[in-house]
Amino acid sequence: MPELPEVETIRRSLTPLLLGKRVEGLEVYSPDVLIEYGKVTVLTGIVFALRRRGKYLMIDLREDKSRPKHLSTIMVHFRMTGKLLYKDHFEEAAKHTHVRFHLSDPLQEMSFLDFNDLRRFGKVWLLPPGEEKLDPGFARLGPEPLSDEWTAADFLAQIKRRPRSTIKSLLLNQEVVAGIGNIYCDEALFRAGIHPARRNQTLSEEEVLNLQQAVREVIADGIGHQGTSFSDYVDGLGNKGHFQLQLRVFQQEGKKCSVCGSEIEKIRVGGRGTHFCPHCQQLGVTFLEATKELS
DNA sequence: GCCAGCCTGTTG
DNA sequence: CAACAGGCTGGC
Repeated sequence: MPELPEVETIRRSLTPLLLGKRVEGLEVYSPDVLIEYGKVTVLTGIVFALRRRGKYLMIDLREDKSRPKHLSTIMVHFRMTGKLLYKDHFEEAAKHTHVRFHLSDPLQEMSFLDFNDLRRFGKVWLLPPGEEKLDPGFARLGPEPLSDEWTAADFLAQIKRRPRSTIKSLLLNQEVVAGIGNIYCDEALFRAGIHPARRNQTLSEEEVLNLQQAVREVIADGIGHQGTSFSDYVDGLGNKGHFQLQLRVFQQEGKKCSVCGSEIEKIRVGGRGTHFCPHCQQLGVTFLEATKELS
């Protein structure tokens, strides 16, 4: 399930392979996976940049060097099981490959970029330049967690705006901060010592600031370890990440907490599987709230 | 604000 | 064979 660190790893792995290559066209095996906005009828052009925003990856195309006009953008969201795989020689499209881009290079034989997605939740968009926001999900994205735009004041305001929702649901909301999924959410809450089912209004300012720092650290660590491959995530060359070795709570239920030795538990919060240490992450509801929950 | 549903392979 | 996995949308 590519989250921000996995998409960033895919971006970094594909960049040296794709820059300067010409996209000659595409084959679409599953039309429902491809979304076209605006007038991108003929998709050709030279790759000049790969960008990431939240969990979205963008591949920017321009015309040739003599005509440096930005032509269009290929945008991808991997959702649960999406993969973008580079092939330096022809091979039959694998099962669950929904879109294949044909790439050419004057010094090399034909190569391919396959969008493969077992569960078909992912999407590929063909967009005019600068029109990522045509996708409503992209348009609503909050700040990048590692950027200066995600300020303490901004995070505190978002917390205040949703007093009764749980902190877990808030962190997973892409409008609050972009790119966090279930893995890094649970890991950040553990590092901050905050129970995932805590109501936002019960968090102190200090806890909120600690949590923001924990999110930044866990996202940066995830990128540093080339993402998490506990099931089927791989980068653009099929390489696995290593962050699964650093996980403290995610999918660690029944194991001992690395800090206190208690057994890690798995519960459901907001309909999502949620992992935490019952000793390091206490609910700590106020008396007032506890009475409300009982009535 | 919650959660079913999308989809398919894996697990119990 | 049903339950489960998780990101996001949309219907309540």
